[in-house]
Amino acid sequence: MPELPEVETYRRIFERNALDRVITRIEVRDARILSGITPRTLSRTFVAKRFTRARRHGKHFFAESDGGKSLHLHFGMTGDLDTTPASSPEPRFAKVIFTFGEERLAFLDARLFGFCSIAPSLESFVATNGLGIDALDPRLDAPHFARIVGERRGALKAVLMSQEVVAGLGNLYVDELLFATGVHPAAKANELSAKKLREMHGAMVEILQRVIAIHDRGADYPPEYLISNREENGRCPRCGGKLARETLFGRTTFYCRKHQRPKC
DNA sequence: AATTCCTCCTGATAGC
DNA sequence: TGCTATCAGGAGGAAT
Repeated sequence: MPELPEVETYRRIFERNALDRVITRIEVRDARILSGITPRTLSRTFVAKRFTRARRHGKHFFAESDGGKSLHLHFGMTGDLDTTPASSPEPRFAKVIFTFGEERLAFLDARLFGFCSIAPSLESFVATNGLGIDALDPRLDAPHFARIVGERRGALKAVLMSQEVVAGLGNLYVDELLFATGVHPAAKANELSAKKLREMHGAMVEILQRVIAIHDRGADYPPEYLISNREENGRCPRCGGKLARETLFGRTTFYCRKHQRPKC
């Protein structure tokens, strides 16, 4: 499920394959993927234009065009990008297809939890929708993180999942982060020590950047990551104990009862 | 402010 | 082999 590292990977794919090329055609295969626009609007806005810059905020992707408007994609849970020549068979689950002469970029989404839309700009969308600072924004340093997370009274899992506090983390990497820092998912954010919160910031940046690099190389997750052991009867990569698997705050949550404590 | 529940949607998987 | 039931989950909205 695309969280910040995956969307960053899509951004890079888009950058390499779809920038500075004249958009010759846009085809919508399933209009339910569109949010607030029609296929006609999409074509009128972008055909004969070029995408000039690919950006990301949290899990949201924006491609600026030389027409002024930005393409806005959200990948939901099964969103994906495919770049194959326009002459090759259309990929499975293609919902919107951008053609640049002989080249093609397809926005795929098997389950339609993602969407394709048009935004005036990344900044306007972020402001209008109350998204928090991006998890990898250089302005988000440890004290800043400790302040905005530590003032929340909710459970850490819920607070970290909330895109209004910090944008970009989802179910998998929140679990990974809590595992890495030894914090129980239900621990209250405002009850963590400032020290632990600062440590959590460091771990968050480390995990996100490392996963982006892993995706870039096409590598596997490290075996010591929780995510590599995220399965029924999975074992804690630190102590070998059986991992807990519970639904917490509406999400399947894996954690180690031994290492992850409510009070830190 | 926080939390819980519900809905959207359908491929993959498990069970029979 | 083939059918069916269940699960997964980001985000937004309603209700509490």
